[in-house]
Amino acid sequence: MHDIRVVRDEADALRAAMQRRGKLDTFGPRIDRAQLLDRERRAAIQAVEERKAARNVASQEVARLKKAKENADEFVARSRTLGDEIAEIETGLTATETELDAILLELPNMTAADVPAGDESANIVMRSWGTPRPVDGVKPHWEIGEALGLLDLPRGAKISGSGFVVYRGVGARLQRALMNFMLDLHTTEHGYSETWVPQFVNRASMTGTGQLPKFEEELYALRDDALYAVPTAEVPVTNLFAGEILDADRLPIALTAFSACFRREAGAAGKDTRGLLRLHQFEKVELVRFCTPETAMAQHELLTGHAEMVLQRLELPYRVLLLAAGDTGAASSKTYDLEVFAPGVGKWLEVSSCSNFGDFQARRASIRFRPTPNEKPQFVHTINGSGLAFARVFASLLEHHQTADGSVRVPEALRPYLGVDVIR
RNA sequence: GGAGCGAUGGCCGAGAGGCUGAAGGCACCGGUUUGCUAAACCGGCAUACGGGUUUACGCCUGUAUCGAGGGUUCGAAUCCCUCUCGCUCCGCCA
Repeated sequence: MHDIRVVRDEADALRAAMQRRGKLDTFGPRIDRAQLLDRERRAAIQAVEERKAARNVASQEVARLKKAKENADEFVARSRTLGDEIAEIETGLTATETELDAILLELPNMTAADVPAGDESANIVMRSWGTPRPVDGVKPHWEIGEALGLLDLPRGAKISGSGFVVYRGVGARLQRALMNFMLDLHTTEHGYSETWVPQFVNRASMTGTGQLPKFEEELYALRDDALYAVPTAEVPVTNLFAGEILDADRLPIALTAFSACFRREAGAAGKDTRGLLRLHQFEKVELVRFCTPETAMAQHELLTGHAEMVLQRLELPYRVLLLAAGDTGAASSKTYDLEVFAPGVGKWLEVSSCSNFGDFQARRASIRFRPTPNEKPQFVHTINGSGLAFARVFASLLEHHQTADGSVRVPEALRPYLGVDVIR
């Protein structure tokens, strides 16, 4: 969410930012509308407060006269008239603020200066690691997974529907191994504090991180309780400090959490849906950092590196993309996507999206810090990314480490967790 | 699920229609004193949104905020209703 002052004083910059996202047609008129509403709002506030001040004076007079046992009817009447006027103006004010808030909640963040303008075709490959395996003669992960008894896609579909998978045997254990491997790496080598969070959250939390109001149809909601299944642990973990003022010397705070992630993928039917490529439920380990504005850029790079380390240890070739403005999530100011290569399907798969949100989420969720004991609190900056999402890593592992005899070589780092060197 | 009690500033806690943005304490900040530290003493110390003013740090001013929302009233931290959360007891249960 933007500060209303941005709409008021930096509208040109805001419009330019929407232009870079290719969203000026949508948001340009809303910015204009918000400026009008802001002016209306302030005029109404002045009118209301003028009358409230007068009413307070009249009420004081009533109190004084009553204490002196004198007649106060005149001031009671005046106060009542003012009260009626206040109620009327406030009705309009409420409507104005409701509409203004709705616009502010939907306006995307401004992207950082080094984010290229345009749509995904303008994404930039920043660096790559490892050598993608030739795609000839390699099998897709669903064939390997089925042959080795790791995956049971038909039964996942039977008990829940398409987009839900059942892992079995070593496949199930591989999920557990990925969880423990990633959590251990981030807690012991990267300094993250481990957390275990609820996987259903309320509306306020979803609004705090920016999933709502925009992505209502992407979320699974419960029928009888006002709760949503989390699409990422980013939501519960970031909201951990909602409404709080953190001590500056506690920053940066680095948290990691495992969770299942639930996504309806309402608009994505038929796209990359085979095997483990796009699921309604997948598991991942998430990385979240809270820091001061000055350190945010460096903290973003640091976190991205932590996510990359997972792929390096798993010996999987990947590349890092700087997303163009139009491909950057609405809440983010700058995002790096980590894409792992999956030779069986011949595709680069997104396994992490590392974003710097600036104060966009912190303002929504009211997460602040006090720079020094006597200074005013200011918003922290939030950064997060997957470290990593299991399903696509699982797919890439099977495809990249498959051998000619149909088995799968287990990368060194995973062996202590999986208990075998080769899956056969 | 049922019954009862509760929610006040960064923290603890008083407050029971107007004298309360809110006593007192702790923490914190500035100062005095003091070989150092500590103690003592003096002073300061909420947030948001408006308006005015300033090159600026600010300063002045209005309004609101005592879990959230609504109601009663000229006037609500205080009375009433709804909700949320917490605690205690009962029931149920992995």
